[in-house]
Amino acid sequence: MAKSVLTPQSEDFPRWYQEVIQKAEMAENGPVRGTMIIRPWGYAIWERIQKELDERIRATGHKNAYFPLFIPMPFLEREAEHVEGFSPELAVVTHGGGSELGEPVAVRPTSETVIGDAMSRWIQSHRDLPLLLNQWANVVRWELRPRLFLRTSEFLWQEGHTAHATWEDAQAETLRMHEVYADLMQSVLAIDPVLGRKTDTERFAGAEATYTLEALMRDGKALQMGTSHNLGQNFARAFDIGFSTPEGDRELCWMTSWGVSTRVVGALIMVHGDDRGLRLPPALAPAQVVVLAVRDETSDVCQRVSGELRALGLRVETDVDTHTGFGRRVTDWELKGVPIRIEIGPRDVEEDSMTLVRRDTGAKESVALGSAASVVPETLRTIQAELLGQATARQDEMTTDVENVDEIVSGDGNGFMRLPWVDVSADGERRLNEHGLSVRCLVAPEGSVPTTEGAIESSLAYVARAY
RNA sequence: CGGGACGUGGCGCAGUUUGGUUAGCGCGCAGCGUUCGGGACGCUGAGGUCGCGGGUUCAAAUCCCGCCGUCCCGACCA
Repeated sequence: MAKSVLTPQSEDFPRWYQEVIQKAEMAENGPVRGTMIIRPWGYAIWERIQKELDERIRATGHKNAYFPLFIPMPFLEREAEHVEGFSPELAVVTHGGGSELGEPVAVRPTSETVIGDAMSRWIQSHRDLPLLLNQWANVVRWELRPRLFLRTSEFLWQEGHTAHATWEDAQAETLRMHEVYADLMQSVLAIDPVLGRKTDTERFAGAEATYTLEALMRDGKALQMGTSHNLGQNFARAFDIGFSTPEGDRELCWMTSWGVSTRVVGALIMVHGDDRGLRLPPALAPAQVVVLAVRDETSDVCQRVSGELRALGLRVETDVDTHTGFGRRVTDWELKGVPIRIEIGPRDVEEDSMTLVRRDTGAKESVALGSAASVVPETLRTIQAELLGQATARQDEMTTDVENVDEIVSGDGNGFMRLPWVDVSADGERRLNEHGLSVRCLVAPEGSVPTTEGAIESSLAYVARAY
């Protein structure tokens, strides 16, 4: 057994996290504090997420567009709660073209305001509704304590913005996208987050209701993986986004917004990663299989097997860099989390076989050279399913029911602690915050998302330490 | 902004307390050879304004002053 490449998770989880990002060549710090250089391997993972999510966003009838990075300050100020929520982390440009600007402009922390301004012109009639837009963009929220992927001053995301004729339509949209996110997490990222509603203290600045997806990382801390907001008429009022009804009355639109960011890459690392590195779900992995030549003389066979697998539509890397030691290459691919490694050496070729190794379990088996096309896809499906199964089981194990806030505050603060929301309330929430804990979300007793006052009253609070 | 450190080849560090040869070490990098089924090894080699500016001194990475920058800990967020 070779000595471990990474600091074990059990020894120092934050250090493990940093090391795995560095050694898997995913990302590094940019020259300005809080910025991130996303390296090809990390970016390829993000692009996979983008592709999967973009397809789902289009499939639900949304169109992509692009709005400016710079936002006039007065825009942000129009919605009182919105500006208050974002002003501490706002980056403001004061100079341009060599001189001080008369009107400073903000670098977007999110785009509700610019998009709202445009929508107010684009929407005139009920026939213009619903208006379903999405944009892929970078945003800036100045961070004092940055962490790669989890919290950076600039990050990449997708933000959806929609306008509807009724509250019911907006609510349906909010919940629909919440579900789209859940599907992405489960079927692609192999993570099964808790779907719930944010308390008023954690609600998005300017929203009427915020719905969230919260997952537990391996160290027992929670991470918000996505949010979907019902904005009510708050922004419609601030930006005068109205429409004429069929009856000829003028009414304000009901709006939503929803987003998923590069932060989910952090979740992926911390949910599935182990002491050997990343473990990527096949649906997401930029390379699902790496075919590795043990010796130079087996390179041709490797190329052939890779070709067969690519013909099936699989993403395949071929590693015939025999100049580098075998062990070294094995370790590197494990760090990068490629789900299946196929090793082909002289011994395999002699027996007309190859060695197939699963990254998730480490299990090795010798299979016939000709069977790649049948064995590999099957194994990829198995890995995808088992990663989700493991992650879900671990999260369940780390979720405990508790009696009251005292019990939480006196405990070790690990995992989700669940109790009736009425037993927490605003006062209990403050106490939790003082102890570095927070109510991550509220879930209705039957497991659904609470949408009414009554459902909130009877809901369960999920409490955890959070990233 | 308050508290604690740190700045020396690409990266990680030693050397600074007590000034004194040619500023070392590990990793990485280049060449050659032997290796190759779980981070290989040997030999050879390249690579340094010791954060910046000033001062003290025969002599400064080392002492003094100033500046700059970075990291860690305390009030927000996807």
